Amino acid sequence: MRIAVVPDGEGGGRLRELDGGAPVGPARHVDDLAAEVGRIEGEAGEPPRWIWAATEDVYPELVRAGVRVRRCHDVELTEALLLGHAARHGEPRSLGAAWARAHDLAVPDDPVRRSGEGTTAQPTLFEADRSTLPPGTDRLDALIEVHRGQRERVAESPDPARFSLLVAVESAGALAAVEMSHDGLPWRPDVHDRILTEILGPRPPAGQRPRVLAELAARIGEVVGHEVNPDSPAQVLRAMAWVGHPVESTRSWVLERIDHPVVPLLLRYKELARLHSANGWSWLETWVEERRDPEHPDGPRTGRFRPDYVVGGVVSGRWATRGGGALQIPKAVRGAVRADPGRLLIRADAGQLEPRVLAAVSGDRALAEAAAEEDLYARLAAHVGDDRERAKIGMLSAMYGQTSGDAAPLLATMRRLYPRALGYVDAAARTGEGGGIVRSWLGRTSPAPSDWTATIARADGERRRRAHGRFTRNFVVQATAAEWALVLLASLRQESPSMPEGCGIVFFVHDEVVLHVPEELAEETVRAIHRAEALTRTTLFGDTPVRFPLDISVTDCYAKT
DNA sequence: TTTACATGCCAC
DNA sequence: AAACGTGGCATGTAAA
Repeated sequence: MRIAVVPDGEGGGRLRELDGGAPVGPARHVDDLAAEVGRIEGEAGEPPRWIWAATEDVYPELVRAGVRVRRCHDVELTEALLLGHAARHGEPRSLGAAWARAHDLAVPDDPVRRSGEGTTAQPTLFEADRSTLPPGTDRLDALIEVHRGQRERVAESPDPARFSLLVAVESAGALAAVEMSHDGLPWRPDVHDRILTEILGPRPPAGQRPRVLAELAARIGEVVGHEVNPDSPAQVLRAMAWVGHPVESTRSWVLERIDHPVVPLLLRYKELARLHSANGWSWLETWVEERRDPEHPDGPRTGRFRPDYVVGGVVSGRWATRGGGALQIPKAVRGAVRADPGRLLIRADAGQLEPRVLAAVSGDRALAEAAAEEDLYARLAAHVGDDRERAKIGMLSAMYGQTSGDAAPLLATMRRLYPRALGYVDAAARTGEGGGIVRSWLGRTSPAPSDWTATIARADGERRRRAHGRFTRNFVVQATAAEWALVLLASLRQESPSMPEGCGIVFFVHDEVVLHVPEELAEETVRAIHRAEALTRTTLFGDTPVRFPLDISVTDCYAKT
């Protein structure tokens, strides 16, 4: 059963049941939308699929009201997938835009969503109309009409089964994203502060350098012979020339090659300055919401970091985030991620995901045989007769399109041993070099290069052609890996035991998920993760011999994994 | 003063 | 080992 739903902006909303794409029965209005959705979700039998304009606009309010849904169809995300498939990347994707296109009307721009929207604690009462429909349009009718059109477009795609799976898991990902932002990653501000103080010295007044950074800057000045601002690449360039070691840039890997006493000081400064500016005290104040656990009022201060995920925000289908840098939490501060009292963190990450994906999609028997192992690279090394590290470099080179360095002979060996796998990425690269588009396993489509004829006619045309070839080469693997992760998230939502408020999947980054669970549910949750992995593999690739082993750890602290 | 771009490093 | 794929973001610098 599908149910189209449109919030009214006052806590209520209108609903209408659908059979396939067509409405059955009348539209009806309810005063308390969350209560009604919760009631229907509680009914026995096949769960409904909720049809709505945008999960990130509709679902946060439901979650805040304590309601979770199992399935949805996100019209906006689906529209983006369909537009991409039709080589129309970047066109507006909102419900209103899709409706306008269907009616040959002027297509409105997409609304801009600011950082933090949808994750803030303040109820927004189903945020006013974000669908950009013209005034006077019946939003429910428009939603139903656009949804029906999308179903038809999916059915007309080259592989409707795969594309509709893509639509379903993209939508499930949107549900998971809202839930993760709501529950938040448990983050101890006191521990974070202790980590910073140990490394940088005590918190300085705003705008000043922490003690350790100030000392390093002073010593750099002494060694060079005059004051240098290590934060200024231009000053560092001049300083290096002044001490007799001119460099083309101040990148750390360039400086590392220079034998001069100022270099270790500069490298140390860069490392610590990065920590201070990106994840220091001001980050902590901005992004970690302090809270007291009502059940443990005398316990340690706890907090929550709530990433604001942008589902499908990367062309490859990976997620992006708005604000807070959730996808780049440095290892140095992961010790601040601590389970609440009585709870545990379960981290599951997919090892060597991309070469395994390549083995599965290409159908290369030799690579699949290696990918049936726990350590794919070790088996690869045995195949190519080299050490594990170099075998790994060779594989990554094939997927990233690296040609320089000593990867070339290794690549030749791999072309011979894994002809279908290498052929798969090589073909994608050739398509890209010709300005073409490629698709992931489920049909996510790479954006076509704009003004290709003009681009390749330019002086650096050849360089750009090859760069686009590297992009499409990587796209077919990275985008399919992102699909694997989406299916895993969807499977995990389905398989996980029900959790108390604040628990569940709390963090996701490319090939890794973190769950925050009551101690007594940890074992059951680990079993659910294994079921989800198996389900993911068969859903995507059927009876492939390729395995996707998950490294699962159960701890009280993210840094211990 | 604001804006746009360049630089550099973090993550996967 | 070298600088190759996807991003976010802070900071410095120059242009507007």
